[in-house]
This record gives sequence, C-alpha cells and structure tokens, in this order.
Amino acid sequence: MEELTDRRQAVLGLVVRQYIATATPVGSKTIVEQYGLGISSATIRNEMAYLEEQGYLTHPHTSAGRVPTENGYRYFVERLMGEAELPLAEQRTIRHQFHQARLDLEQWMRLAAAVLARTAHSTSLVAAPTVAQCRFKHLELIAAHGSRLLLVLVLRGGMVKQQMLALTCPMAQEELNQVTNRLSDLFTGLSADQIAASSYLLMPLEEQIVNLVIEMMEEAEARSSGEIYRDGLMNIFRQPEFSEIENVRPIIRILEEQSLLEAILAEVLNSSGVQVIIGGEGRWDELSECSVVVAPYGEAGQAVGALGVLGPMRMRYGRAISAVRYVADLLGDLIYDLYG
Amino acid sequence: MEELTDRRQAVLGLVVRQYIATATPVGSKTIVEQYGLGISSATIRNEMAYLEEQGYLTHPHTSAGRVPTENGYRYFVERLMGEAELPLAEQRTIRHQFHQARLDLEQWMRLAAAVLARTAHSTSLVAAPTVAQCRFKHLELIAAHGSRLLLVLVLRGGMVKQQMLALTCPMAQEELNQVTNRLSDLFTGLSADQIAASSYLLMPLEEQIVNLVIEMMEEAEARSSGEIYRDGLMNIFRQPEFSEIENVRPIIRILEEQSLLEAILAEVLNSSGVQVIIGGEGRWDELSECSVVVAPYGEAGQAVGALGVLGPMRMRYGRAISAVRYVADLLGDLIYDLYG
DNA sequence: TTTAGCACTCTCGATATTAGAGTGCTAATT
DNA sequence: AATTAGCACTCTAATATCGAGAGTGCTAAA
Repeated sequence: MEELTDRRQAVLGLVVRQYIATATPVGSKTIVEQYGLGISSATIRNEMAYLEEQGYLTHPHTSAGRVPTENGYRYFVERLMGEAELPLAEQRTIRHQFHQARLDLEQWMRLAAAVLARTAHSTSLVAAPTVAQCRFKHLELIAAHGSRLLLVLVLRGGMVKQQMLALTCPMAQEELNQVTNRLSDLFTGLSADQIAASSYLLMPLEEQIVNLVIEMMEEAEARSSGEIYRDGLMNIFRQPEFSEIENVRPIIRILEEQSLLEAILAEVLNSSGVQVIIGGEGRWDELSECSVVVAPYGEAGQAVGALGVLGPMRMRYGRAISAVRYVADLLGDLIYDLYG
Repeated sequence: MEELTDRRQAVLGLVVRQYIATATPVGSKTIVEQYGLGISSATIRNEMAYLEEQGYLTHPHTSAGRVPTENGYRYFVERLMGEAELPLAEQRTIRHQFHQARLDLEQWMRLAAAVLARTAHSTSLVAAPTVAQCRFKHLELIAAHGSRLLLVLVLRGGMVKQQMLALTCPMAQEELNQVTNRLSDLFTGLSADQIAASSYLLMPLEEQIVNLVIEMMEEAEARSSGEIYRDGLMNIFRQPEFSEIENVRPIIRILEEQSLLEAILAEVLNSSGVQVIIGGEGRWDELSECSVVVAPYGEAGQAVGALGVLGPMRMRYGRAISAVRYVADLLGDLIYDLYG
C-alpha cells in the first residue's frame, strides 16, 4: 500500500466518510462545501483523479461523484480511521446489561448478539465457544420409561450435553447409579480418545452408554463453532444498497447457510484481535457487497468463540470495530470468570 | 359464507389455482383456454363479476384479470380444495430422515424445520414443546472453580436445564452430593409451587440452590413456547410478491421478533388440528400479505409445541397443509415414544 | 340464459426530452 | 510548478408522450 500525501489522505478520508454517511457518490464540490480544506474544487478533482488511478476510488459513470473501492475502504480502515473506543456511557450500559443477566452462556450469547446489532446498527453473529479437546467431567444416567434413559454429560469447562438413549435391555435406576459411579471414576478428566482406549474394561451393558459418550464428545470437538446466534437482520436491509431484492438474496443465503458462517467465523478463531473483511477479499464470493468485522473471544487454546457484525461495505467501521472489540473482551472476561 | 352454484365454485376454484400457479391476474379468456368448461368467456366474465360482488375476487384495475381476495382464498381452502395427503413416497422419505436422526429433541426440531421448508416451499417455524406444569425429577450439583457450581436440573419429561451459580460460600463436592441427595428425596415429582411451599425445611445454604431451582422451573412454565427454529427464509423471498423490498420488511420483522411469532404460535396451542390464517385475519397487521398454516403437536395438556409455515397468501395450501399435518403427527408420535 | 361483438379503460413498455450534476481539460493566475 | 476559473461535454434520472395489448362491461342477438 503506497504512501499518499497528507492532502490525498485527507481527500480520501473525506470521500469515504461522506459516502458512508450519505450512500451517494461524492463530488468535488460537496467536499469543498462540507469541509472547506482551503482548496478549490478543481484541485480536489485532480486529487480524486489521482486516487482513482491508484485504485482507491471509482466512478459509477462519467458524470457522477466518486465512490470508494474495496482498497479505498481498506486504506481508510487501516490508516485513516484511527482507533476509537465506544463512548464510556455506552460501555457502561452494555456492561450493566451483562451483569444483570444470569450466569448462563446461552443468555449471554443472545445478549451479545442483541447488543452488537443495536450498537453497530448491523446484523450480528455470535458463535458459541468451542473447545479444541474436551474432557469428561461428570455423567448422569436417569431412567425414563421403558428401556429409555436420559444421559446427561458434563464436560470440563461447564458444557452440558444431553441425549436420550434406548438400551437393549432395561436397567433400574439403582443399576444406573452404579454404572454412573463406575464410569465417573474411570473417566474423570479423560479425553474422548483416552476413554475409547480404556473401554476394554467395560461390561457389555455399559458399552452402549460409553459409545454414546464418546460420540457426543467427538461431535463436540468436531464442530468448528458452537451454535450461531444472529440478530438485527432488519438493520442490514434498511441500508439503501439493499433496496433491490437481488442484492438481498446473497445476504440471506449467507445468514441461512450455517456452514458458510462457520467458515467465516472459523477463520478468525486462530487469530487474535479484530479483523475486518472488506468485500469478501476474493475468498468469499457471497460477501462481495459486504464487510464483516469479527473477533475471537475467550482463552486461546481453551474455549474460543467468535463474534462479529455483517453490514454493507459502506459500514461505519469505527463503530463496528469498537463495538466488536468491546463485546468480545467483555464476553471473554465473563467466561473466564465463570469457568476459570 | 354463502352457498355458490357449482359453476361459480368451479370458476372461483380455477381462478385461485391459476393465480397461485402464475402470480398473474387471471382473465376470463385464460380460464376458457386453460380449462375449457364448455362455456364462453362472456359467461365466465359474468360469473366473475358476481364473485367479485360477493367479495371473493377483485380487480387490481379496470382492465386486468381477477385476483382472489382473502375471502376467496378462505372459501377455496375450506370448501373447494379438498383434503390431500402428502404423496406416500415423500412421507416415507420424511419418516426415514427422522428415524435416522438421533433421539434428540433439538435435532428433531431442526429437522422438522428443514423438512417443512423444503416440502412446503415456504419459510417454516417450529416451536419446541413446553409443559403447562413442570415437575422436578432430578438435580445434580457439580463443583466448579472457586465457589461456583454448575446446577443441572432434570424435569419430568426429559427437559434438562443448566445454570451456573455463585454460592456465597464454597462447598466441596462431597457436601454438594449430600445436598443433591437430600433435595432429590424431598422434591422428586413436585411442582415449583410445592417446592416453594416445602422450602421451610431447608438449611440456609441450600436455600440459594432451591431458589434457583424454583426460578428455573417457573421460567420454564412461563414461556408460551419453547425455542423457535426457523428455516427456508430464502423460499419466501423467491416469491414474486416479495420482489419489492417494502413488502419484505414486515416479513423480516415477523421472523425476527420472537414475541410476535410466539403470539401466533401460542394461538394454536390450545386448539387442535391444522389452522390456516389467511392475511392476518384482522388480528395480525404484519401478516396482511401472508398466510400461515400452523398446527400443534404433542399431547394436549402435557408437552405441546407448534409448527407451521409462512408464505405469501398465494400459497400452495394443499401442499402446505398436508406437510404441516404430516410433520406435526410424526413429531407427536416420536415425542410420545421418547418421553412416554 | 348464453354468447358474440364492440367500445372503452388502464397498464406497461418504448422512446424522446430536459434539467442537473459532475467531470476533465485548458488556459490563466499565483 | 501548483492552483484555479471557466467551460464544453457526458451521463443519469425524472418526466412526458405514445401505442399496443389485455381485459372488461355492456348491448343486442341467439
């Protein structure tokens, strides 16, 4: 990314800001009128022509104002925007909301999605944290009717999984309690692999249960992200760029196709800090008209999740980035505090 | 709803069918050409004029064909359409999918939403079942770090709730097990009210736990519907009536506003059988351009949920109704089989 | 009671026209 | 050498005009 003179930077910045605010191509005159730089419109036109040549701006057509390109936005985000924090009052409100909520991951996820959507005026995505390797903590077997039983599996870190199971032959609750105790003793702290390795110790009746436990643990590990919470769908469709239904369709596809979202969010899990993906960056066709601001949260190596917002390229990046960062940090702290 | 002559019924039926198929106002000539009734277009025009007078059809403008009104659709659904079942092959496929899935309510909900969306070519909604009064079955307390503990509450019927809790003073797992046993003995089979009534027996340390249990049970009862699963958002936006973004907005609002959906689905919980809500029927402004086909599933009085599809008024009612009925019945059977 | 025939209405698409916004270039100015 | 005023030029978006076509409602005949 080449160096630009201060004045060119100023012009680029103003064009981007103005376009973000108005969704209308920005003319040289507008710049002069709105923010007198002590420079005539002709000069600005020259600078704009240069910025266009360098690939930071474009022309929708000959006689329209300038519009930022993806590179233009990127330059803006990386060099011109400056780091802003969410206003303190807003931070306080958000923190307050989280502390009022119960100590419950699911609630927090929903709340995070709601807060992000509202704060960044965008569509928000929050993926529940996943663990790279999960370890057995506790097992509970509860007899249901017939030979059915309810298996409740607690993993280290507080994740709880439940699953009904039809035994080949019924067992009384007494027996189940014995099995529970035996298995808990054997398996506490073990990973799925380790449990599988030590399963030769088992009685045939227990085998069915243990296989299910292993399956559940493996499934928990296999998922690249936890459940994804969304909010603020409306916000994105309020934007003028989505007043045409054809532009809306890819977005709906993104939001509906779990795997697509997972892929995008997974990308960020191994990195750290807020990432801004502008216009798909060649890797995501479906995002060609959008930008995504994402960040991981949680303890690296341990339970990590991702959250972010999705909006038009013409997004208020400052707000989005600070909101994403703030919520990610807050959620990380809360989870650390909850699960240790 | 007044009686119509056979011929008028035939004309109304054909107009509705044709309009549903093509999304284009239906002219008298089209009817003659597509389905020769042995009648001239002039006669059909007369009948159409009558049907319009009676409020079953309208005119978008003087020189356009006819379009069904809400009443027209209603007449069609109630009197003309006839009861159809899903083709057997499709029934088999669906049943197969459910039996392949694991014994897991959440999976079934997702699957039901997916199946409905695909089968009815609409947006689908599936509300997890709720119970009118829930009863304590089992409690598990698992020590976490510090004075934190994980409370796992199992209700009769197999519902599992989890919640972290910060005790005022830490307890060892031993102690927790004692508390668990004591409380389980005391509370098994009781409702939230009954637990609250017998809570004078408690030691102060246990009180915090029991209060949370009561709170969790009350919350479970208070919710008019369980979590709502959606699918097939895309389908509804493929319809030509939603090619204008203004028409799309209310739909998104409906799908996003949990409470609105709950209200609609709650309506059906106390009734039985498939219900068709055409154009909001005066009660739901937001649905003015849509129809909803919903049915409850599960055991009346016990755990009941609701599921349905949402589409334009110009919906393929036969397919939607048979799909909703089939999936509701199937899900009811499965749940009965699972929880007894 | 049904139907042929016809005048009438209204939409939709195509075409033309115009005002206005904004550019790029050139020549003058600092 | 950099900046700017001035102007011709381009393109869009809004508006008006027009004609074809679809479909109706009515009347009079069958």
